[in-house]
Amino acid sequence: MRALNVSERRTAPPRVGVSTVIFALQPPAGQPVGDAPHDGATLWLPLVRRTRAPFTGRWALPGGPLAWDTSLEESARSTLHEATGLSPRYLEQLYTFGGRDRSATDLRVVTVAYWALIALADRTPMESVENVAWYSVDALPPLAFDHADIVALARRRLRAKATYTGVAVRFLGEEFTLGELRRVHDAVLGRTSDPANFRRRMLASGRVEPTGALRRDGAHRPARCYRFVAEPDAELLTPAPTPAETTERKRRTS
Amino acid sequence: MRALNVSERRTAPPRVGVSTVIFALQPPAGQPVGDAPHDGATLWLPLVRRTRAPFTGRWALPGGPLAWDTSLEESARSTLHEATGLSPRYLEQLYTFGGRDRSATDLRVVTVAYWALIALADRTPMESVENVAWYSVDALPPLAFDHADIVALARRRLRAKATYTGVAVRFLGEEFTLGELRRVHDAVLGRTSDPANFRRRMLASGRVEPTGALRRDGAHRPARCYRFVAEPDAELLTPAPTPAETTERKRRTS
DNA sequence: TCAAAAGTGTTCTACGTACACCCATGG
DNA sequence: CCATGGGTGTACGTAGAACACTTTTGA
Repeated sequence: MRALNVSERRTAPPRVGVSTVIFALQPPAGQPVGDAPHDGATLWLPLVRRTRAPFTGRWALPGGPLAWDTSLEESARSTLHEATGLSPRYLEQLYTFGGRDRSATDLRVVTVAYWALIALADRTPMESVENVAWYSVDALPPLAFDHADIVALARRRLRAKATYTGVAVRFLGEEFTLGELRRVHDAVLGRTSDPANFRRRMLASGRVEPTGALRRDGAHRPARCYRFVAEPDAELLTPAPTPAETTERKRRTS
Repeated sequence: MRALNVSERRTAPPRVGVSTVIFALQPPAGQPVGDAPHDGATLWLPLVRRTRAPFTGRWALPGGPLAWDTSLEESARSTLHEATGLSPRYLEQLYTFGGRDRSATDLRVVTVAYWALIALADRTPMESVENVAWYSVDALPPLAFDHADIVALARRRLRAKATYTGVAVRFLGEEFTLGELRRVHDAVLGRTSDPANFRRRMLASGRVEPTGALRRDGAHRPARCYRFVAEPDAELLTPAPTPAETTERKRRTS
């Protein structure tokens, strides 16, 4: 296919891109840059430095154009793998951004955003990837395009979903203690919950079951280990967001 | 721009389409086709008969390709207007469908689906639109592409959102009684709720406030009228779906 | 023996459900 | 005067929050 000239690009049909917000509890051995907040309870994500216009040199979400022979989810998985060397423990479509002027180029791009969780245990020896760096979500650099909005929406969605499903467990390995799980939940939701009540709620939910193993890791009683059990049905009851309202909060009347 | 030949179309970058699932409580004066279920408590939506391959003659969701100078939401609104002559009382992005083979043509299309609610009161005198018919969601004809999946997902989303937000009120006019609102909720959720408890929950939620007006419409005590009040924050806490799955349930807990 | 996290038990409250019952109206 | 929905009152059950308390470990 012939390349398009400038005026053709401006009125050409919008192309499709896929970008992914990849959350982890800690940065891998790569080169983290943004300094972590002091309390340390923060999430991390990988960014890619752009090497082409527009926004050359800026950091952006891992992603790229959708190939003709690739599904949306496949595209998200493959860019995730390229950026981290890993497979996601959780992957879900987030929202599709299609504003007229978001591309800042002549060729308009509609971006289908995904969000993913990866587990600490999956931190296989990963050679640092070219042009990829990990940042704390609480100390992000300026991002290209509207990627800051995408990250903000992904954080909201993660928080929301963590409150009524067991997604947060995807940050952990196969086997975990309820203390670990509670700390993950607290990190994601930015609160601190009562260990006793958290334990009861978790067990009552039927989402975890004991493996029988014990784990001892400090000057205190060893903890029973649990494994995750498939969600009953949960994540089907999904709603949806209005990502435009990053500043606005409420409306509705007419 | 030159038209593409067959082999070029097969490997060309995917194009973007926008389709909308438009829910109403009753069909307008147009030509409803699918017979309503006997109980009558069902939702309705407009479909468009395809006039071109593929799926010529089949019914499909209102929609079309995304123009270079139109945002996704604008596109959804305009096709909604074309199909119904109305503006939506509620409009929200649903999900983006991008499977490799869903288009059934050489040129691959990624469809951004929206869902919308329109109000009875908005049923302005609408001349019937060419090639548009209204069907009960419980008696849909065979649909083109994967549009049946899209409708199914939209129904799930509507139900889910109706259980924890006030969206259902968008089916009604500016002023309504709690009995009307309850019947709408029951129709959407497919259940029957206790009038007394529904009233209390609704009032306690702060989503409605009395207008002072009364409405009398039968051999019984007149009902107070209410108007909708902006949602507190609600819809920000949005999750997301796994459209592949068709089952559903209710759940929550943490 | 002490600090710290695991784990159990108990109480209190909020909220939804079930259901009895009164109110106002048109026929 | 009665059927019908609007509207109020009340009792019960369940789930989460608060918090006291016991258990088991490493140092």
